[in-house]
Amino acid sequence: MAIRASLLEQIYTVVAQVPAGRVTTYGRIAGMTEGATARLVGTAMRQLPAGHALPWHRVINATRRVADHGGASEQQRLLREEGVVFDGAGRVPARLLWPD
DNA sequence: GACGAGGCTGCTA
DNA sequence: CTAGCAGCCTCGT
Repeated sequence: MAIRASLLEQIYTVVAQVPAGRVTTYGRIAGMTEGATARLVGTAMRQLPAGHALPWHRVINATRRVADHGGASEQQRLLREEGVVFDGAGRVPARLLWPD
């Protein structure tokens, strides 16, 4: 399951630029790359290498909720540690989306 | 070459 | 609010 290196590189670059305490969506990342799609970004996050230093937890879906996957609970925990807040519906305020 | 399956999205009902 | 559906890109069978 390897994504083309060129796309992986762009996805990594974009994700690495998300500031702490902010989040972005798969679709936004896909839009900042050339050829990637939201689906592909999700796949890229899924198969991250063990020693990665990527803030994958700052990537959420278009409904501003944490995607339903194996590490969802940990993802929310990490985000809250950075000061990201969740409303009653478990969603992140639009003002925390990056870029603005 | 076909098919199914993914941390998705936007539209329509 | 939920459900269904067609696009989207890549990989393993």
